Amino acid sequence: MGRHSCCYKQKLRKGLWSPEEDEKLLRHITKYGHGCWSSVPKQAGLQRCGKSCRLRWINYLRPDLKRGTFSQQEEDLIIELHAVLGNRWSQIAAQLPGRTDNEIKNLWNSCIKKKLRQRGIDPNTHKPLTETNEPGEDIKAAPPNNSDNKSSSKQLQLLVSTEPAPPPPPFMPLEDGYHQAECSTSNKNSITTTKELFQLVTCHESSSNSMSYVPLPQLTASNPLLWFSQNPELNCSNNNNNNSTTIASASTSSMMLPVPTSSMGLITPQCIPSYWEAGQPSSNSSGSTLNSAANGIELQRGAASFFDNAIFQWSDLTHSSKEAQIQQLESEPEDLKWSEYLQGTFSMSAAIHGQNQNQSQPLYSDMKTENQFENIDGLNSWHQGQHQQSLQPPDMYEKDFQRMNIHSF
DNA sequence: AAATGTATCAACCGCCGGGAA
DNA sequence: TTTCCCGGCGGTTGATACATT
Repeated sequence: MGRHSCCYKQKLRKGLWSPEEDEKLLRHITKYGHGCWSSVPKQAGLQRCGKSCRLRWINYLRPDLKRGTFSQQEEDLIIELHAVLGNRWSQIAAQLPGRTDNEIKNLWNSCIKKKLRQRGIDPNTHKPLTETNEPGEDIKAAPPNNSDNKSSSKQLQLLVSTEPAPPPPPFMPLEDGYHQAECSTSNKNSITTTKELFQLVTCHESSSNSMSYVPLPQLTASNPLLWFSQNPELNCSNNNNNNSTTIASASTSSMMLPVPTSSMGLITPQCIPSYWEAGQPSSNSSGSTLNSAANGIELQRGAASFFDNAIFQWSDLTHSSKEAQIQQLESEPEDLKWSEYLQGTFSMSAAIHGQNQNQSQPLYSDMKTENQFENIDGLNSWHQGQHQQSLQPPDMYEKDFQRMNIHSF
């Protein structure tokens, strides 16, 4: 055991990541997937260890990160989860799509702990503070015994059951993030979210390389957004050809058709290692050729699920059966049922759904400039704006949050 | 305006477990 | 079985921004 071998290597950079490094890593992963992390730095031309690259991707560059301030609902959920799970940050983070364990850990240590103590609650035991455990006294937080925790809800008991966690809400993380990206861009010449950086890189790639550097199926697995941008039939709007709008439309379209994953059964936890995971190009490009919007939706969900679970798979549904299911789902009010299942996520998505079905207009096209993502030069300003992200107005975030109901998984 | 204290957060450290050789 | 590699996790640190005096 001991330190990771890469840590012994000299001449490896440490500390904060530069915009150039971010660009290299993002470009590499969006193009090839990460594969073996230890080989990523070399392949991406980075003087970093694989662990550092992995951490940077997971905590910062991943396109499905939500960022922004935590809502009260999120804080409450974290507290509830911590009462059950203890300092198992990764498990807590798994219940908060778009949030990283690091982010939650930081929030806990810097903010929530203090709040709980102010309320007279021991943040470690979640019980009233006693004289034997004065405020400020820090004991190692162990997962509380569930049997002792009478206040644990059924919901939380479900969360800590041995069953694999159900898939995340099918249209929350990625779309939410993109919505945030679109809406939070007050300065059209700067990049303020990871999503924008991701868009910027993928759009840049797709435009500069004439969409030909990698076969389609690989794109679907490793870079669904780029794949969307290259499949105009998926777009809700064909009025605007600029790439950023295309992506917004694609992600919007996935929001328009809330289809129960249980019905479609396309994204499952049992995962066939994809191109992304394997880091190797796939030679089979015929079987998974996708040309329906709903397939694209599943891809998008696959991306969202994938980003949480690192891997995803396609079911072995035939193309025709998929289409039949899609037609059925589009003709039935299944989306309403699904929304009801999501306990309140309906209002927002349904409103958008109706609007978009009738109008086929890109939701965010009016928020973009023609040349927003024309080149990669925005990375520097994006970096400069990173710290400001945490200062984004909470109303924007909470608006997004209304579309998710984390209590519903 | 400067000094000091506090909060926040990105990143590193070190350990662990799984899997391959 | 042992050793090594790797990914993942939780704890901690250090830099920076912000607030207060």
